[in-house]
Amino acid sequence: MKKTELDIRREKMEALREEGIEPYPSGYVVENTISEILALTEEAPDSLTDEGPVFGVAGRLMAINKFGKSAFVRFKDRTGQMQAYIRKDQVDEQAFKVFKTLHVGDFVGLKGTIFKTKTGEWTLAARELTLLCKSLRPLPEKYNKLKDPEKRYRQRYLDLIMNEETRETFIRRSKIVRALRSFFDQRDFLEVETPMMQPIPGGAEACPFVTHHNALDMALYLRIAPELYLKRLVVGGLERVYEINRNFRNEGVSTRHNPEFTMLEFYWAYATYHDLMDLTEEMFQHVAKEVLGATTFMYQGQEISFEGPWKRISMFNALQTIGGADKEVLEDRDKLIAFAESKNVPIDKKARTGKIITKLFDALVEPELVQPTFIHSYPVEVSPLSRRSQKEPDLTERFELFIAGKEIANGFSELNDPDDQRGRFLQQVADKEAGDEEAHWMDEDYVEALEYGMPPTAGQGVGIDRLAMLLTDAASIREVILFPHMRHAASLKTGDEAPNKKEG
RNA sequence: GGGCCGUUAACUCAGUCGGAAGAGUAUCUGCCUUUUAAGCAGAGAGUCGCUGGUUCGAGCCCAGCACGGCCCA
Repeated sequence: MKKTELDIRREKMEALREEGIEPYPSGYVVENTISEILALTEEAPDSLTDEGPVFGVAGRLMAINKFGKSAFVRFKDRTGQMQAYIRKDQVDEQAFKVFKTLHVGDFVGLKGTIFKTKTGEWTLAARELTLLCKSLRPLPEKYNKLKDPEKRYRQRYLDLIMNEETRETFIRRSKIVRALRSFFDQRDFLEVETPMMQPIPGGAEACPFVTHHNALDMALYLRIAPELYLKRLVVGGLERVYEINRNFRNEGVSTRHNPEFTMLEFYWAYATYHDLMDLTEEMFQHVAKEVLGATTFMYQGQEISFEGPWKRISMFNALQTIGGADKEVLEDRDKLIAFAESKNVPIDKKARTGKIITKLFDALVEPELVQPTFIHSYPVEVSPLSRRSQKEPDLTERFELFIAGKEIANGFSELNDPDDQRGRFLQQVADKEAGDEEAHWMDEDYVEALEYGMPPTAGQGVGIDRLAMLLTDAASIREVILFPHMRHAASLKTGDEAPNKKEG
């Protein structure tokens, strides 16, 4: 049998155990963080002497320069990275046994004073060295790091260990969510949690995942949106609510889509979609300031500014000024279809006019919207939950927000007329029967809630992954999701059928 | 779903015209008590993604499949 690196390290680990050194001890009292010590070297270097003070830190070894009876090791904790110097005549016999078997990747506890090396680096002079966890597998190479995207996503822990940018991305994502919570908390919104498993999936046009409840013997759907439940809460008198949580949509994966993704949705009684647009500008500026310390930043080589006021254009207007469609084209269905064909925009000729207009918008206008832009007044056919415009009943009091060519948010004055809502659902059911798999289901229970009365309300959804992409300059959604969805690893498939695999 | 590209040692990558599988890092052995991708001497390490085909001979050419990346739908 050939010895792998795993075998060799395991042997060394077992040899330590025979020497009475536990390679996987329980706990460790960590007295200091690396950033704390490095801050002291900046602020009070004169206080650091060979006599003291003594610091105690713990971390993972990232590099070892060994000289036989001494070594420089680089190690890191959650706060940073620093160097330690270990020499035989400064530590006890047990520690020297550990020292001789150290590998990059091991966790150690170190106690000692701080000194400056000949080359000027502040370094911990170890008086105690404790093995805290033996690493059996080699880490990726120190200079080239881990690059293979597949490995980075499947084994995100390696990516986090090796690539500081990855770590920073996810720390920043966490700050974004925290900033959003503080924004809504400050405005007296209540954070709530609504069902992720729903008997009728609603609130968006999307194909759901299905599952089955055994004890109740009923189908349940992973939610595609929390919308209809949040509005029931507004009916219930919770006038300002928000939820930040996962939605699930059974569609393809791409650099912009993951089957599960995070949405912020909030509902605000007595407000309109105009209020939402104002609030959204404030919200995004607040988040950018909290997270980046600025409202202007670079995204994929383009400068994006959150400074207001943002452009607000109606969809029809945008199609004319940006999409290059004449007014008469938008008013005549046949001309519209001809226009779509002339622009090579694939459309379903049987679809209702509002759907075709939206397709044209997606293809011709959306990619052009780099700076934050609200597009408002969506056709009623594609907005089954939005209030109708009083002036033009074929349009709705709805907008979407686009930044860097991506849809980031979707908001509207909510439809609270129960009879209109029932009619819209019936139209959706007809669309579904006509083959539109993403059309809404009838939700009588929701209509009943509206019959009790929902105050005039405005509500909005914000794609948190896409916002995180913007603020971390990520080109792919996989860079801002810790464990993005992947197919079965090729190695897992051989000789082992997936449980629900379709016969092909 | 379609197009293009990729898959070679633990990691990052070479591999020419089809003719004996390579480098650096990591690992192992020896030396080495202030290094900065430490150094010196030596060693081990491969299902070249998988299956089949063409060929005297395939990492390389062809086909199918798997996984991944980018673009399009």
